[in-house]
Parts: sequence; C-alpha cells; structure tokens
Amino acid sequence: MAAPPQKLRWGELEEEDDGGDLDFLLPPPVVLGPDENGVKKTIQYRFDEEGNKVKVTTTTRVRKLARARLSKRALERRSWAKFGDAVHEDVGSRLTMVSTEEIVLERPRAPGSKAEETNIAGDVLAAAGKAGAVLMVCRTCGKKGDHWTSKCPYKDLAPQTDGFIDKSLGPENAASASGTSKGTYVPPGMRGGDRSGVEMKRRDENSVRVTNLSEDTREPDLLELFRAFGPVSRVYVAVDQKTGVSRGFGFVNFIHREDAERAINKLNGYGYDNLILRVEWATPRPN
DNA sequence: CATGAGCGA
Repeated sequence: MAAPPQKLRWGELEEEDDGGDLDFLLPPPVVLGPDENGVKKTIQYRFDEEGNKVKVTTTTRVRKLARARLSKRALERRSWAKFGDAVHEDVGSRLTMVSTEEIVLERPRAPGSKAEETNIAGDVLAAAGKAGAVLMVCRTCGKKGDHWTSKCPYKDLAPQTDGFIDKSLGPENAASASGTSKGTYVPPGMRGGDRSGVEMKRRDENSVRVTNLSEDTREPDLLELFRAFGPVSRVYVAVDQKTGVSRGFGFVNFIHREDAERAINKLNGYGYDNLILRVEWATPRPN
C-alpha cells in the first residue's frame, strides 16, 4: 500500500504576499549572528507597494549569552545530594526529574461553576452607566468605568504588585490573594478589600539607588543583599533592552525609611562581586 | 560613568 500523500500543515505552506511572483529577483535573505550577545540580525529584501526594492533589517535577541555563568546559587545547587525519586536515578549529575505528583488544575470559571454566573463584563458596563461602553478598568485601584490607570488618583499610592516583591515578608502579599471569595480570580489591583486610599503608602518611596553593580548581579542577588535591613517592596536592575546585559545600576525600595537609611549606611562602599557598591538615596523617577 | 518599564479609549 502506498503511503498517503503527505498533507502540508499550515505552518509549512508558503507565505503568499503580493508581488510574490517577482521575489526571485531579490537577493536571498541574510542571517547574521547570533553574536556573542545573542543578537541576531536578519536582512531581507522585498518589494513595497510601489514596486520598489526595500531592505528590511530585523534585530532580535535570541537567547541569554551562552557564556553567561551560572549564578553562585545555581552552582551551589549543583552540589546538592539527590533526594526524592531522584535518589535512585543514576543518569549522571545533571538530572531533571519529571514529577509524578498529581496536580489538580482548578478552573474557577468552568461551565456550571459559581464564578461563571457573575458576568464581569456586564458589571463593568453597568458601572460605566452606558451600554456599549469600553472596558475601562483601572489597574491601579481597580475602579471600573471611571478612569484609566494613567489618570488614577492613587497612581503612585497603590501597593506595588508588579516587579520583584519579597514574598517572605508579612501576610499582605500572599493573604490578599485569597482574601476575597475563594476560587474567583481577583485582579491584583482589587485585592485587599477596602480602598479608601488613606492607608496606602507611596510605592516609590524610600527608593535607594545602587550603582557600580557587577554585570551579573541580578534582582534576586540585590534582594538577598538588601533584605537583611528590612522589608523590601521592590528591586529593580536596569538592563539593556537589546543585549540583556545589566547596566550596572539598580534600585531597591524599602517599606520603612529607616531600613533604607541603614542599608545606605552599611552597604555604601561595601565590596560586592569584586566591585565597590555605591548606595545612596535615589532621586524620584521623573514622570 | 550611571536615575527604572509598562499603559488602552
């Protein structure tokens, strides 16, 4: 019996664009790199609507630097003794186990579930007071149909929910997620009940700038270093968007100003990764 | 040396 004709999958179909029949006149595409920074350049040629030959260069970053070293912590983990099911495996030292643990996936909005009955979109429209209104939900305070995030009166006052947050501190972060009705997804901005706004703290407060960081210092490293002084609400390391390489400076925000001050006093001039850190108050970000 | 990213109708 002859094999059935191989069907083309959609991904294998040739892309058809206008003027495609003339494409053989164009130079073949050139792919440069990826270089040692993982930056890949693709040079393609095509005809535009007027039939002019145009050159299109796209730059993409393919992956992290191949030469990037493992962090100290990762190296340390390599030397850990195997445990669990892996104890009996002898597949060499770099072993990734497939978990045999059963994980039940919850589907809060599954058909028939309680959550399904509440129609969020309808909610929003009602709040906006008009049918066909846009889905305008402020991501800062969670208010619906009132203003956009950028116009939020609490813009800089909301507790920080994005970025790097020290989850080990206090129940606020973990507990707030489960605070409201169980099983229903609650957007970060709406967690934590009452939003009268009075008790909200400025989130960009107590911001400490850290400069002279080594290239491979990342946010987790900074957190490790600074959390000793008190609860940290945010860590940020500036990274070159194109190469992914650290720009050598970052910010750490503390919940308490005194902690920030102690961190500055202790860590400014501190030797870290063979460089001398500079730690000082950050001037507030312009906006 | 150096002051952050996203974000709409």
